[in-house]
Amino acid sequence: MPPRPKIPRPTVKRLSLYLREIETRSELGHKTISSKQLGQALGLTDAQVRKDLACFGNFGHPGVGYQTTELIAELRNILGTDRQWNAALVGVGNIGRALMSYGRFRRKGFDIAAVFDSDPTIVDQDIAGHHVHSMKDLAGLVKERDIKIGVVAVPAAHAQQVADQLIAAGVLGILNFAPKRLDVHDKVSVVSVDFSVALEQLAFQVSLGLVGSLEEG
Amino acid sequence: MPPRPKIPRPTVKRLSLYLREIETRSELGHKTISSKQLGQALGLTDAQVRKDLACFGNFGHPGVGYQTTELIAELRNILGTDRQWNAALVGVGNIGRALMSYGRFRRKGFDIAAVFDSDPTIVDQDIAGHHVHSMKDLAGLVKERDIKIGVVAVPAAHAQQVADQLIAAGVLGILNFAPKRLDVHDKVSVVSVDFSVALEQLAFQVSLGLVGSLEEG
DNA sequence: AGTTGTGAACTGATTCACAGCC
DNA sequence: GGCTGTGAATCAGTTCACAACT
Repeated sequence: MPPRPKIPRPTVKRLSLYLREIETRSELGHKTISSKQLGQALGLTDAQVRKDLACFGNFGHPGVGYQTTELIAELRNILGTDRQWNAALVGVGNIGRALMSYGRFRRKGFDIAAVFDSDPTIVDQDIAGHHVHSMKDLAGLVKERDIKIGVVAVPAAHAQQVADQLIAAGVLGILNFAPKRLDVHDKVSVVSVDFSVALEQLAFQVSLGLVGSLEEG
Repeated sequence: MPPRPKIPRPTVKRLSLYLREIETRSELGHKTISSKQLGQALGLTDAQVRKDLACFGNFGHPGVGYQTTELIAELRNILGTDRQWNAALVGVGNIGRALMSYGRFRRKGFDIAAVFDSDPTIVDQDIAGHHVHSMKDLAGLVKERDIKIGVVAVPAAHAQQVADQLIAAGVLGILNFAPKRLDVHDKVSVVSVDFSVALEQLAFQVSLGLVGSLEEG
């Protein structure tokens, strides 16, 4: 099974958008969708949509389009959201608290299986239904609860050391909310969500009177 | 004044990263920084850094590098974060509340000058030091308070209509947290922060055992 | 008719490599 | 020695255009 040719980075981002749009349409009763319809809804060309989907197999039916239920299943499988990922949240500040009560987290297959903070005044409290653990329990609980994902929601100054601890404990991926590039060894994936950059993008575009939109993750 | 050749989209994203790194180093007392140092810190080539910065002028000093204070001022000016932007926040749910107490918002020149929600049970309450206004006051307050930026933090189903109201009221840019593509007419900029996409990026990379990191905004 | 999948052409971005400067 | 700025070359991503299929 050698046919995994190449997957352009931008393609992976778009897969999420495809999935969301098709889920919406499927709920509205649509049985099929064409690359043209999908492209129009997302501001992309039909060729782009077809190229992206063709990276992973021939899901389309010439003359018909793509079957929504079939494509949803394929995309979930490709993206890995049909599996369940246990996650450790580190940092119970603004962002951490918002994430704890954020429904979509769980809906995408991520389960916050443990919460940590270094502030002794909140360690051992229960916040939004989660017990806050001390940082020194991190390694133990990550292994015990089969946690594969770390969520870094601490200030920039501590982000790297928290990431190091998570990786040492065995996580395979990190979702980083700190405004700081994380240096990680190979085999660990990092996705960063950076508000500062988003804000500055917007300031730049607005102050230049720039046209056009920019998807930001 | 024709010398505004072209600005690659990815360049704009990186400018934010440059600014952050240089600010950090400047605070540590560094007077200059070379493209090589900057690139190394951010995982980029030195040529990339120079090309990006050269889009906006010749800030560098051959043999020396870039002066930190000078470059910080230039970058802030380019990005527009040396100006002040009044923003309207729409939606006082999880994300909205987190944004209200999020310091970086203000530090990047964004001032939440008015907060709105459609839920009558929270309209007219004070939350995190902000009075929550009814949606029907939106147009009036946006004009009255010279608001140029709208922040959409409502469910996907209402995002487009909220964006339409903001634009009708006169905002020039929208920061969108709803998992939904916003259709906007020209002259209005949109930057979207999409957690679903970030989560799925991570699930994809981890389940593929993929190497490498991905900056996500 | 309508639609997919894909090689070819094109556009855009990154890297290379070096002239010019300190 | 070190460094910037930039044209040229390379690489990546997108769009085009059409054969194949329903």
